[in-house]
Amino acid sequence: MITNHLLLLQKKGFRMTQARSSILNLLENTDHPLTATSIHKILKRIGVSTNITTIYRELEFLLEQKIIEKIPLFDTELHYEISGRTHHHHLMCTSCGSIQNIVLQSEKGLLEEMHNISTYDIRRHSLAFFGTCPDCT
Amino acid sequence: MITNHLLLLQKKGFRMTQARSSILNLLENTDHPLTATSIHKILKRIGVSTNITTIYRELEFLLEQKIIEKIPLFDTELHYEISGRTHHHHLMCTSCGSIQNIVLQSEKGLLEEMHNISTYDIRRHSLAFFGTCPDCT
DNA sequence: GTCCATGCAAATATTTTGCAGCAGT
DNA sequence: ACTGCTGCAAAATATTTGCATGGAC
Repeated sequence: MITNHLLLLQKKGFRMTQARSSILNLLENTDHPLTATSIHKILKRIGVSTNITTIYRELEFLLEQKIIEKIPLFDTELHYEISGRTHHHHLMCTSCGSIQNIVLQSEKGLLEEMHNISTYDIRRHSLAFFGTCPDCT
Repeated sequence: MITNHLLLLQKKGFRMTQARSSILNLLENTDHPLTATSIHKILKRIGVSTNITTIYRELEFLLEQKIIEKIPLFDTELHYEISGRTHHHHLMCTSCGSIQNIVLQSEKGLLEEMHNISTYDIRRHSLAFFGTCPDCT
């Protein structure tokens, strides 16, 4: 499947390779953040043999291109997801490790307050909730 | 310096060692999260020779005892800080890597909304802002 | 003396880098 | 053919574990 992101990259002179398109395709069709390892495993399962090094390199490349974003959660491993989606946050089950995206309406006041009290040039924020999911209770 | 945390641990039958008291003391007197490596370096600088393994083990121990908390930021390394402080969040400079604690008044609505839309048993949340600090601008 | 805590070495996990060869354009 | 991309191996970094010794009580 050829996505807009892929076409954009191609227009910029980058190549459309199997690794790139399958990693991008996977991230685009997944509704929660993935780690390098999980991407590797999923691709292997669906028959795409890609070296883990390539995954790391591709993730770094996609980060540079601002096509994906890094999500820090409570593991050592970093998670990644497609950027430019509806602004959202994360909800992680501390028992099974599953992660869910959530959209909140009420964060406006928070951002305003933040801009009022800080002299930083704030570019982004991350918000995550942790608890136990219904299945693990 | 002998802190309340240390006395509490002692009461529970754990020992008051130099590594434990200096790590605890450092975390208690630092107003931003630290990594295992940074703790190691600071202790070395002030003349406390402690193996990095001990630091990791002590951090794990203090986590179990709920005396400290794990803070996930955008690095690979995990940060830690004393728990039970005034509820606060973090502001990180993406240029120099410095981290500042911040207290916000306006997050109540956010938490209410979260509890309304989710069936998870939510126990905690983390909120971090990223941008450029005045010194790095 | 007991048993928790520590150091050292080594294992494991995560991420990065060098280099030669492969492949998209 | 050009040059970006990939695989493999190895390095670098972060974290964990085994075991014998040391130290707090």
